[in-house]
Amino acid sequence: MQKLRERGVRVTPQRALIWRVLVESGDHFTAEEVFERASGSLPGLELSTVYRTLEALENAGLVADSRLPEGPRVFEAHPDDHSHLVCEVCGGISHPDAETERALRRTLQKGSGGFEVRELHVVARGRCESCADNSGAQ
Amino acid sequence: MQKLRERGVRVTPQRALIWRVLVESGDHFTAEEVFERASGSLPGLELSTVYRTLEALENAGLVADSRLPEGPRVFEAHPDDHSHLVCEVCGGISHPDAETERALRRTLQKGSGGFEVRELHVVARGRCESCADNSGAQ
DNA sequence: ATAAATGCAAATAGTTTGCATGCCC
DNA sequence: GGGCATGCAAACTATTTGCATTTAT
Repeated sequence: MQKLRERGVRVTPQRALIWRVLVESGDHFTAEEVFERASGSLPGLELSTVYRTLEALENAGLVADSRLPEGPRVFEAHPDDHSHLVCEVCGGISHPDAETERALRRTLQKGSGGFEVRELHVVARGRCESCADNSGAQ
Repeated sequence: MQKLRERGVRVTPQRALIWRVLVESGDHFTAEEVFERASGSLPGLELSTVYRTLEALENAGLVADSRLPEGPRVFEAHPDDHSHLVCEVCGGISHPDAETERALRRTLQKGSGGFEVRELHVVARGRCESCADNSGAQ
């Protein structure tokens, strides 16, 4: 929680809770999902507060969001890895390893003429290992 | 226009026009932008028709859409290159060269464990060459 | 004390859908 | 002729905003 204060984010019960939901799960959630999970422990919480909090945390560099090929934006607590592997069978989201992340960035930067890459968002749709196995070669 | 028929897309004046708008510009447009450009030559055209047509063209593999970090979806006529370099200064969108596209895919596929990449969407935010030059090192 | 965050309600943006009519194959 | 496509209107989803009140620093 200190982390929020350090980054200049004013700490309220709502913000602390939302932050905990994201950190403890380590997962990707839509604003609605964050809201559902959080409002259990803090009834009266509003969805608009969730959105405003997520924005504040993003501005502080503590949270990142992605727009997947479908559905609402998803938010997560680790702003560094921006690549997402979305399984079109089970809907699960995973990440490539860190070295691959770096390689992607390097490759893109090198092949993009004079463009200066600042933020990189990679989203792959496909099949995760277990879903690919289950459904055979297909 | 034959191209549409070949792919099993029923051709109507609306569809032919929307397809031409995308192909002739070679650019990225939101549904709204397509609508504006098209309804000039075909008054009475409806935005919902634009959406339905874009969906039909996507299903036929003739059009692809991307969700950029901000703003509505953009559609383009070339379903193969899926990487976008979005300039945060001028808003312009460009693509890395084809070899880079392939390299990105290879890199990701290799570094993603058992995940089987089917569709790859890459979006970089940053500065295009001329905007980077204009604003100095910054 | 003051500036910023919250709750509540309403507005907005983007997109989708239902249905009657018209048009393509 | 039969089935999809269109226009029109309305619904819907995701997100943002205005304002009075409360709260953190």
